[in-house]
Amino acid sequence: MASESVQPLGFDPIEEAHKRWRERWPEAERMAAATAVIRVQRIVMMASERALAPFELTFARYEALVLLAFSRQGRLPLGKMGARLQVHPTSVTNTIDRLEAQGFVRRANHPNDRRTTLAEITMEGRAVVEKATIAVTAAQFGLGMLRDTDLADLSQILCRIRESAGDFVGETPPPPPSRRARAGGETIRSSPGNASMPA
Amino acid sequence: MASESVQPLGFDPIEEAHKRWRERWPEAERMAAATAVIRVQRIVMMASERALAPFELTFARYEALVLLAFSRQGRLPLGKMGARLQVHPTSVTNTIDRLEAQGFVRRANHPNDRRTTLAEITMEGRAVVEKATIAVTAAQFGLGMLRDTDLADLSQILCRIRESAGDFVGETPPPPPSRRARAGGETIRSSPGNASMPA
DNA sequence: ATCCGATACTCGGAAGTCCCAGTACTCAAC
DNA sequence: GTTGAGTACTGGGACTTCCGAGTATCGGAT
Repeated sequence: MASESVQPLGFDPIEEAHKRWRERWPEAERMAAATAVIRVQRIVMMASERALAPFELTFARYEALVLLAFSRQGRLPLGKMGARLQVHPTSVTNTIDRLEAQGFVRRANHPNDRRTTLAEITMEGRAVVEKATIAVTAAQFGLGMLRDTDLADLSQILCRIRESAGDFVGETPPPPPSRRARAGGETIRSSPGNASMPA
Repeated sequence: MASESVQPLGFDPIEEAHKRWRERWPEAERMAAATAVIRVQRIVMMASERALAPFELTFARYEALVLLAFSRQGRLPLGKMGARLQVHPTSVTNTIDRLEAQGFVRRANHPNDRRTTLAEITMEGRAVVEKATIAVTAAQFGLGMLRDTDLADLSQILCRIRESAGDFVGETPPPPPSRRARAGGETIRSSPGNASMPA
């Protein structure tokens, strides 16, 4: 799911595209930034997956495992995992299928809601997370060249993008709670009805 | 290849993971930045592909088409495209297969090197690039919330990552040109031997 | 007590990415 | 000239991501 770069160019291909773009179209700066984001995502992914490969884990599966390891009881409803990882429900199903086949996770029924499936991390899963984490932190997620200040700047800008894209709602105090109680299921409260597991 | 977000959380899931991570593992800042890059890549992709969908183009195919449109003669060897787009050769084959099936590109033989296949943009390809570009620039690549300064900062940091990852070699004057002339095929010169198309 | 819209997950398919392993071709060295 | 290492593309497989379309279940409204 990620690999070796092809070969180093003698120039920056994105900067090159940026110049050409500017000659005829608008938004050249955003084009360049967007392209760079896409490229850097692959760099991060490549570096991380190279570190994870010995454990038979991809980044997607590793992320899911970490999420479960962080949860109080080591288990979460698949839907909640999708919300936290910001991926489509079917991606979660797929990921859990594979982790389950590897023995790192097992599916369990939700005590109160039979629609819900819980993914529960196994002992093997916890063990592999620990080992894999050592490897992936040693690889620094492919970002070893960044100093603290750049890292902070980067995270801050990306956070702004994510918030603006609607990944989460910032400190905005409850806006006029118009319609019923917001379409999406369980957003914050673990209130009545759908009790669901803790977190 | 990109879609709607699931539902807005009441908190930043990456910041949440960052806190938990810091309690037990190192490199929490890089983990957060890496995760954010991955997430933002999807945001950019989603926004762009939503804009490109009416033209039956994905971002990957659109990028390839733009590259060809920028080239002098509207055609490039597949290998060179892979180098410019920074993707694996098989991905280029795949992309060109689809673009060819859509009639936006046609394959041609290289005049001097029969190993090489050229991808040549068609009239339809040029037409669709123009229209698709209007749509995708209007969508601002999903980065409409960023001001010029943030955009510049982001690009700069990402550029540093890309260079450091070996995507290209910066202003470094030719280091001891050790081995023969660098393993990778045609890096800069379009010199003797493999003439290859212009660019 | 029943019904019907929401919710949770799964299945099948499309698209992209990569890798490994071929096949075809080039070029330089022998 | 022939041979052989290197280069260019393609085929098949694995993986992830998404979407659309089910199926089961929940819960409030009737």
